[in-house]
Amino acid sequence: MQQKKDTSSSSSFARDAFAGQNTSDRPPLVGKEIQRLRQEHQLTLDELASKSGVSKSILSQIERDHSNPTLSTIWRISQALKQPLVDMLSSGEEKPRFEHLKVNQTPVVSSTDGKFVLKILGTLGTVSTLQWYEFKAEEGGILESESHGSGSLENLTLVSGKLLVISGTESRELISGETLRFLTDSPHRLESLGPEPAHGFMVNLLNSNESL
Amino acid sequence: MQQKKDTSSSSSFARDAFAGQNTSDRPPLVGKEIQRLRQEHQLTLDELASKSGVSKSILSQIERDHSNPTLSTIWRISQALKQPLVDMLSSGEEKPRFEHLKVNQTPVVSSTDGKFVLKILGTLGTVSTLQWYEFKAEEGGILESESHGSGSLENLTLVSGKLLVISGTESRELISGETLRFLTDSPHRLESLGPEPAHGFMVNLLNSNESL
DNA sequence: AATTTGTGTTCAAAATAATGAACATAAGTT
DNA sequence: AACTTATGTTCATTATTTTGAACACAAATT
Repeated sequence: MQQKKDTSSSSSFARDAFAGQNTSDRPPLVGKEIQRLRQEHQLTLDELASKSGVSKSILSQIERDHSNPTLSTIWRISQALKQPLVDMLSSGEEKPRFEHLKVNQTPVVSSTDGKFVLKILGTLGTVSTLQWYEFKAEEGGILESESHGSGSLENLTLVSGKLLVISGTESRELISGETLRFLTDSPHRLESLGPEPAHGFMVNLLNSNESL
Repeated sequence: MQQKKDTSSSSSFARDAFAGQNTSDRPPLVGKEIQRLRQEHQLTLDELASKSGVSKSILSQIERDHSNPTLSTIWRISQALKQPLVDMLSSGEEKPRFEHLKVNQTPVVSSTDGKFVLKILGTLGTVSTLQWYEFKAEEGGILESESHGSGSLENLTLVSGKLLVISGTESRELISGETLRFLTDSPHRLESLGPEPAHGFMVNLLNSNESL
């Protein structure tokens, strides 16, 4: 009926259940991603263990894909790493999915009244289209953008000033030092609230085939 | 330390495993969503069981949130329901249209002497890995990096200050407002020349199939 | 070098998720 | 009604995750 778990008693999960690098049909391998995040946060296994409440031994095994973590375990880890659970899982899976690249609508970087200045620092067109900018906006400066296509993502870091971000029906207020990541599959708008000019950095992923 | 699972033998998972967690933050409850999807597909537990290879009894429990499913279990269910795993999990969770990183949530890496501070603003890991940072370095601050793997690229924009970049045998001096893009397939080094602190952004494209 | 400290891995034991069969219940059929 | 059929739940058992302690190893300190 269903695949019988192989009977080799105590062998490792990775070999048994998920043998081989998955091409298409295997549960996502979260190990590497978790390890990457942990190291990025400069945490040891012990530290992450106490932060997350997950024992260090199982963390070690999960990172090496020797265990098949429980939902609650994954969740506790994602919380400790301040990473949306979903992002953690989507790293390994969702790969090829043929995606027909349409003509890229370059985001309309229109500064309405000249108060909002956007500097394009670079682009990369390899994986999906990526662009990054520095922006400066004096009080009242507004940047309105159309949708960048489904799956598009904007990552905004405010170095100084105050910024109001509206996307769809939601909005957030950013203060200096904060970062906001949000979907740009609908029109959105940035507004410098002043009094000091807003200054920041933005990384946009356009038309990604990545399901967030 | 962590919540001790209560020993009452066969009581429900929802209460046992997640009890004591603060109210707003618990693992997503996927039960209702799975049930909804199953019914939407007009499947009985038996049918979903044979389609997914997950026993019907555990399906029943999962739907009622009486069990804490394993990653592979959730995945097999999501496959049978032709639903991206990620969507299934995010249903219960609030859809993070925004992800707002507060100042103290941004991972920070600093050099041993504390003079070079690197803030990790975000990462994307699909086919290749992308990371971006903000950095601040007072005079004399040095950041030394190993090779990021062949094909890796670093894009550096200096907002203020003066920065010396050495990669391989070459070096460049950057002044405020300038951008430098260079290969990081060998050890490299950034040094703030001062007198005012260097401040800037960095976007790195790392070669993926390189295990860190 | 010897010790300590830090970090990741492995081990036996305990907790619990997953299974298949039996059970409960309701809805159709004869 | 009695009998089947369909569907979901519970039960005992098995398989596996999770845990905490012990271990191995390397890096730093004495």
